[in-house]
Amino acid sequence: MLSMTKKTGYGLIAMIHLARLPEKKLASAREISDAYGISLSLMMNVLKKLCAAGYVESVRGSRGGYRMLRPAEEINFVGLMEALEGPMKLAECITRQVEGLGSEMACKLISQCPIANPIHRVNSRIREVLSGVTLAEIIEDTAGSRLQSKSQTQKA
Amino acid sequence: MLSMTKKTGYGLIAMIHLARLPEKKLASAREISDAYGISLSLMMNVLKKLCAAGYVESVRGSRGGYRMLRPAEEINFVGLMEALEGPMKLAECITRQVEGLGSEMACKLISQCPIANPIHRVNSRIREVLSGVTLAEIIEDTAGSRLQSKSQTQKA
DNA sequence: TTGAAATAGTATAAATAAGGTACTATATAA
DNA sequence: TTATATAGTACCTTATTTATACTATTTCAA
Repeated sequence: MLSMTKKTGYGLIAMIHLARLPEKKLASAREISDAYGISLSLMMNVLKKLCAAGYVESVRGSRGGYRMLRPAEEINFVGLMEALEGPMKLAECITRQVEGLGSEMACKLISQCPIANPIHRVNSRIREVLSGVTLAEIIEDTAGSRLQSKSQTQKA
Repeated sequence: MLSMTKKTGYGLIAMIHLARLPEKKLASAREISDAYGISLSLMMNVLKKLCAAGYVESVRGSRGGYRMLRPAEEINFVGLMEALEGPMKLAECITRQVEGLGSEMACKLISQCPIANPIHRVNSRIREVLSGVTLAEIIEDTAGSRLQSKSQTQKA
């Protein structure tokens, strides 16, 4: 309840890793998964989604991998999370509030449900908070502002 | 993901219903479940938890039911939610931050996990928001500040 | 004193979501 | 042409959520 899935956690780790790379440099799914002890398949799935959502760019083939497409300042928590888990909603009755434009909703119970309005408001407030948290801030906030990965030595 | 369970929804509805009753008046689980078309067993389970958590008081036996124990102004969203669903945590690595006293955590991966700190901060911010939402506010915000229940007519 | 209505406590089943793995296809560098 | 890498899915397992059921106890009232 009210928790993010591990996918988002893996996605954050991947994004942090990529954001720290020198400009234009690639990191492969294996590299990242090895560095933090995350299953390769999982990390691959996450990176595929991040790519599809336009957060990263992929280069296929040997020596391929992923690189960031946007600056960390322009990436926020809720966007990343939604790219990996689908639209965030506090309850079923909230669907199309993604644009933050107010009171659009698609709850079948709208005329009966006594808590639709308040739930909607709370949802908006949470979105506000999460959209204010940028990847850049998150990186600032990681221990020592430097990642301590299992093996910083990459085989390449 | 990042959503509350239906239990919380039912709990909110029950609390709103009870809060609207005249002082000292009781409402039974059946009354409430009938009024909003919620399964009786479910509503009973929710009310049992609310009672155990000290939000409401129960009177057993025929003509029994539940009544509020605290004013709606002193009840907040996150407290209610946690009474019904257990401690709120954005990720596994967050456990004892309930008191809002900062950086206590019990993550086994604390020395390795690169996102423990930022996740912790985001969790705190969400808690702040949710603890600022009172039941009184929620009631204010329900359509027309008056509940439109299926049957306002109670058989008692 | 008996029966109906209510809560208390717990157990369990069913449905849904999350977490994780595997497979086939395609691209690229050496 | 082979090894390495991503692309796209499909699938299985586990955990959580949702819902129901059962037994016991309490209380009012006929």
